[in-house]
Amino acid sequence: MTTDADARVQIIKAASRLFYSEGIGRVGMDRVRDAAGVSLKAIYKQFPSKEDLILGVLENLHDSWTTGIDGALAQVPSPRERLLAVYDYLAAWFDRSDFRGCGFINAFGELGAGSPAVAGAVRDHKLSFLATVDRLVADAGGPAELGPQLAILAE
Amino acid sequence: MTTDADARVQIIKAASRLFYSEGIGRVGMDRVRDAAGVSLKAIYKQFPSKEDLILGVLENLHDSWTTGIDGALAQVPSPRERLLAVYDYLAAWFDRSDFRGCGFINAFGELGAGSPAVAGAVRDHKLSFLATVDRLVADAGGPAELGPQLAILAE
DNA sequence: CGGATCCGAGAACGCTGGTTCTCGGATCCG
DNA sequence: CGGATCCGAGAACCAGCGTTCTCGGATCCG
Repeated sequence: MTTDADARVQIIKAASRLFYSEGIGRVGMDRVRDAAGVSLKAIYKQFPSKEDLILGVLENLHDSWTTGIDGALAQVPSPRERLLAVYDYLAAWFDRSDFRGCGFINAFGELGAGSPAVAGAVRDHKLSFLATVDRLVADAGGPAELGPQLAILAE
Repeated sequence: MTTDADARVQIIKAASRLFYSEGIGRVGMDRVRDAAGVSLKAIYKQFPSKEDLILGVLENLHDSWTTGIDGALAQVPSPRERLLAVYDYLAAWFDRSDFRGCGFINAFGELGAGSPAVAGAVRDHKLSFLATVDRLVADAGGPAELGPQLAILAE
């Protein structure tokens, strides 16, 4: 009975990998179907359109990202060092061999102008990251203006 | 007689603006035709395929970029300050209201994996920028490892 | 067993966009 | 003037892809 939710996980995993490594526009639903090992109809039951699938992928990516950051921060006690830990985390990400930039930025570059829903998801993600940095800056006792500047640096 | 080269300039100007502001995939040849004020046939005489047009746009972008950087550096005498001037130049670019990231990165994100020629042009551009930074580091008497690190920071 | 429902596999449809073709008109040389 | 060439505007053609439909088989319930 959990087969339904299970299929959704498989679809999102497959779509995330393909979208990120090859670009959204270059991956068709048939490719997702093959990679996920489900039928097209099953995909369209979970995600009525490709745009919904993209939103699901971004949502999942956002969750992985925040839990990853939170996990890295939890190991660092000092507020000031936590701020630096964010950049260690980013640096480690850059070094991954499959690094292809930020998935949100890529999605926005490809279809942000043509899909308000995707643009909104990207904006929400960036605001969430900015809020995280802001909180770290405040905890470390830094000035409020520092937050946006560091966030831009992170791009 | 210069009409031919003149049309090429118009085409590249129009295509650069459209590709950068809306993404390559979302702009068709007809849009470029309308914006450039020429016929489709005229475009295809200069650029046998859309990929050739993209390469022309990137080449032009690379030239603007290098002359812009060189111009900014020429006003700064001290080697050490020249290195910092690169980042002032980047910061000014970030603040432009029409900022949509690096055109090369965007192009690669959209079709890098599917177009070796575009991927090569992007790689060449990044190597050229790295060489510039390397030279500045050497002039400023910094260690060789600093170049790649600063280049990554620039992304 | 038997009909009803669901599902996967693949075909089919429609739209978009890159590329090419057609056609009428303008220009250029003899 | 007259044919030859070129050019712009738009239609036509074709492939890719998102989306839907069809069809056979499997499962479930009475």
